[in-house]
Amino acid sequence: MLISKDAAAALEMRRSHSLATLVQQEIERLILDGDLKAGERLNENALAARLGVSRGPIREATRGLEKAGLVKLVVNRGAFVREIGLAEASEIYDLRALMFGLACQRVAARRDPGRLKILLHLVKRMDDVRRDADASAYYPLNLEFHETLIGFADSTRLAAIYASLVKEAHLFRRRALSSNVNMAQSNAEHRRIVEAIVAGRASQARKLGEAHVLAGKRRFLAAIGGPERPTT
Amino acid sequence: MLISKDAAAALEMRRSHSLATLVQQEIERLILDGDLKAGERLNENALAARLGVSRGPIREATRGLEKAGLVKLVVNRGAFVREIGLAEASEIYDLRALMFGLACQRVAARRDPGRLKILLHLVKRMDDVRRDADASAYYPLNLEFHETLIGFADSTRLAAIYASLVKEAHLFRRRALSSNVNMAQSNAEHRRIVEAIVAGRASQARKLGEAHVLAGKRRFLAAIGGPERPTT
DNA sequence: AAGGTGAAAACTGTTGACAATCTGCAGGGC
DNA sequence: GCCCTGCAGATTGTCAACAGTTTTCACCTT
Repeated sequence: MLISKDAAAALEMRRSHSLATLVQQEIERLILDGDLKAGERLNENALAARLGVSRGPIREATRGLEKAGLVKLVVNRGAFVREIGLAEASEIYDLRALMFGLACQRVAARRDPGRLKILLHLVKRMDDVRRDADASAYYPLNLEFHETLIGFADSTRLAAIYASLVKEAHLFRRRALSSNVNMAQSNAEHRRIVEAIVAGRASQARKLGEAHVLAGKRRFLAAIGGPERPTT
Repeated sequence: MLISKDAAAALEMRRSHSLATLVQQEIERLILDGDLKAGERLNENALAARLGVSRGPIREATRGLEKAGLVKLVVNRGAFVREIGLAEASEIYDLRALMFGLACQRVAARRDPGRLKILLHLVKRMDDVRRDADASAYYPLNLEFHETLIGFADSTRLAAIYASLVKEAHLFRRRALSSNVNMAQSNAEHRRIVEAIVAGRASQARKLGEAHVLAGKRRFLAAIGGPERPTT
């Protein structure tokens, strides 16, 4: 190896991510961590000083965040952190359900053996931590399962939209949604989805995938919205 | 009226659209009209000179176009007009079908009388021009019908994604797709969709809406792709 | 003649400064 | 006392210049 691994990583970082991209990721983190609260205005000068760059990259980053749905841009007034209400959160769940269902369908239509093995393995690992009632271990696995399946759909556009929706969903006022998932039921749904995929039943896989996300939506609404009627 | 209509329009233009937004629309037009060909690089200096602005707004505009999927950005090399292949075009149809289906479902679930009237009127107008075999009049009406229905779904995110997909689809190499639509069949599908909506049959409306776009996809593939097997 | 090398040109990334716009507040008119 | 007008501060929109990288091409080596 000609250069150290760290140096190579740093170079690769510089090669793929321009400064504006790094700034965007940082602001994204600030927003999702709650350091920048909903409705708050993003002061370009303050951010530039805080991140040690000029206002140019900050501006590019905020434009990117607008397209991602994290901030709202008002001409001559700047960028404001978006606040997502219950109705919008519900819509986002609906859209995510569509995307996930389509992904399941596409994966079932292709049925790549190596990929099926990976999905089965993920379900198995989730079953393991479920038996230990380890919710903190279940959450990242659950996330990985969904993202892996989306990736296996081999559609960059689908993956991009799905990622955008997931980010946007995190804007909802409270994100105490990871703790109270019913691991047993959730993973049972996972298993049925993967079984349908393995069997090549594409349209059933789609239905199950969609229903899985919509079930998550119902649990979410029940936990957060309280006395809310299902909108769909 | 205090000021002339033109002046009011100009002011409203300046109020809602910053220079970068106008530049983005102009570059968008250049791309979709084919003045900027697929794979071609966008020269910031040349565009700035051509549009009479500085490079700043050009850069912001290209970043916006990247998020819209019209160009691909490469660090230190610039922006390139994206070229869309058959597979991607097919994926975009699939996603559009999902969006349109969901929109139909939502409109059917709400059933606003005024809106239903507008949809029925559009179908009627399309039937009129269909009888005259006036394809050039049918195309914009067809577009208006779809956009109106999407708008009636009352989901900004859904509308945004749909608009983005439509724009992206226009990147496909040939867009001789407007001429050879089967107006009779297309509008028969429209009518069935609206009927399902009027009847409040939400899930049926969704199925019909989705099938309508997928039928368009099949016609498109048959006309363009030639001996292509259906991918889904 | 083919391939590699290095400098120059072209271009993008970034910065700091200037112009235009908005917000807040004080002062005057009704 | 309340509302409108106008100035001051702050902030965004735009621009032109500088720095770093990529590409091009002439030149040299083999």
